[in-house]
Amino acid sequence: MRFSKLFAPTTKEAPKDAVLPSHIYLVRGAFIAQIGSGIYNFLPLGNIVLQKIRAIVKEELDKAGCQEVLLGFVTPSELWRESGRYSKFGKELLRFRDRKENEFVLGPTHEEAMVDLVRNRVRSYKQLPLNLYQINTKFRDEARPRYGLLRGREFLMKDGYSFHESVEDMQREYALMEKTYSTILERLGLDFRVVEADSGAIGGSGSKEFMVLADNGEDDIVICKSCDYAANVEAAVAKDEFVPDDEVEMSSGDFHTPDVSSIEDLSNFFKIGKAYLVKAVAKKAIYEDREEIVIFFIRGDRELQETKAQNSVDALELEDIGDEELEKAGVPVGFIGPDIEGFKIVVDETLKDRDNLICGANRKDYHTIGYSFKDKAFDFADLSLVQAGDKCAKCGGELEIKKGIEVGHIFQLGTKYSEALNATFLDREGKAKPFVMGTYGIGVSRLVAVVIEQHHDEKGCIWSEATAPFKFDIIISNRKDSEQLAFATKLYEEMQEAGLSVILDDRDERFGYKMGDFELIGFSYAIIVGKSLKEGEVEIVKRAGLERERVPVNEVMQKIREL
RNA sequence: CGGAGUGUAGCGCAGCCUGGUUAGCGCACCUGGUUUGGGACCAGGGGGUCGAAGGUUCGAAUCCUUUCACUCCGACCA
Repeated sequence: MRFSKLFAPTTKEAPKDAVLPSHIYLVRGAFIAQIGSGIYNFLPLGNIVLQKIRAIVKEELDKAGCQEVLLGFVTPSELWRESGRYSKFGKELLRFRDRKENEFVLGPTHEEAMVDLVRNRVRSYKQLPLNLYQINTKFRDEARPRYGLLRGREFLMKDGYSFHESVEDMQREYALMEKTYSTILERLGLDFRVVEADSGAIGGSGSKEFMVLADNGEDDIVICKSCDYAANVEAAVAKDEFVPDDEVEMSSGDFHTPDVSSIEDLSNFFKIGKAYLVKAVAKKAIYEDREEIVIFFIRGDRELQETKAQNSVDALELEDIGDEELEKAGVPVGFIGPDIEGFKIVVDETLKDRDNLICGANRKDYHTIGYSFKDKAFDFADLSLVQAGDKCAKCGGELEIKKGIEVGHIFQLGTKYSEALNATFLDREGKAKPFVMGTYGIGVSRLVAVVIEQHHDEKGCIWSEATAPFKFDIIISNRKDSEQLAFATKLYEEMQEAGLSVILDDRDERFGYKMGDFELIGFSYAIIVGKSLKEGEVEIVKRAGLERERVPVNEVMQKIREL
């Protein structure tokens, strides 16, 4: 490729609203261009990178025995009604009608479509297992697209679905996919963790996320410093080392505590550790057909983890409620205790069987001391947010919290969709059984941004070997210098013939301009053909680190082959 | 979805409050010349239905109404 012919309108200025390095450099470097909210065009450079990543994903999946298919981006709504997700998926699902008033959706994920493809075509256990995937455009009408390619509405995703005759076989495939995904991310040069995850809207019995570590990540992940335990904070558990002190003795009864309602104040007021206090958090739980106030109780030294709380009451969503609304509903704000009546209650596990506690007395300005959970029949569940410094449940080591970007998610799906869509096969006994399924996703276009999020400097992109749009960038310092032009052109042709990935910057621009583009776009190496040519040398610059090395012209080809 | 903003040349912005000939600046672009190892300089030039629709007015980028788009904070989210 000659740079003079490449459609790569790089810019010196960043888009005004871009804050993340990946967003800024991908736009400035002419990889992508926004066309609508959360919708991006890929320019030649961006498309080269995207296709390279796509190819790696495909290669590893094919190696693992998966088969690529391509499903319609537009899906009849009928299928979504059948699975019950038409109403549940919410506004993220973009719906529309055709000229005949038939309803369609733009596929945000393709469980329904894939099950439909397989049902009635795979009839016997002899045809199993089967793992089908596609790398296709997805559309999710996100409430708030942002961060460039990291959270778009339209994006390229690899989604795979496997079909099995048993849970055991599905779990075998699940493990294989974990390994395959790890290989893909390793090939892309990413620092990532496989973490235990919440299964969210997709459902199923177990799932793991692939998190690329990045300071700008939107997810909090819990990582053990001593063993391999890692989990999304939504699913993380910690070992609770708190042991109540036998010395603590409380009389029982209500105590007048005017204007003392926060945990901080209570702890000071009673001169006692927060772990002896019971914290109440009220939320509004939203269900498909109703909403209700739920009160969660956790130990005073812990925070409520909202996803866990939501799962504990099986709600679609949890919303915050204002004090005013709570009071209207009869909740004694600031003085709520577990014995409150008329509301759904869930209590954190760490409070089970505890006594000598202080909690709200369910009337204004009073707290109950000496409260005991012993022999009480509450719904207990893990509701606690794991925090940095907590101890690992697996090995007792110290846990830390890091930021991550989710690039993949694998699910042990079970029969959720095969049952809903009545997709069955005949087992060894000739009985019809629903397929046991797994589902696996990788955000391909998101990976483009993630690579940069993890690999950049103050000048621009630093693509990994596997993702660089071109490996070598031959820079002609001054193309009016006929020697430079001739040598660079000859080198370019030689390298092309040798099958190397090379671009020749033959533009009539100044040296600084071309170097700037090299650094911004992030080719792996620049080969500068300039002043030093008179001394029989060229300069090779490695993008990562920007180290320079002078190489005699007759050794250039050999040197390049070694890189 | 709640809150807050912004739409003027390809990009970044000024002008609007206080209406008045021809709508301006920087970058980018075109032509010519000089330059050529860190995003050059000089001279000349092209490019706008001022987001859209309606209204007020002798006169609207500017005031009013409606609408669309985009962005930010939050809620939410492979």
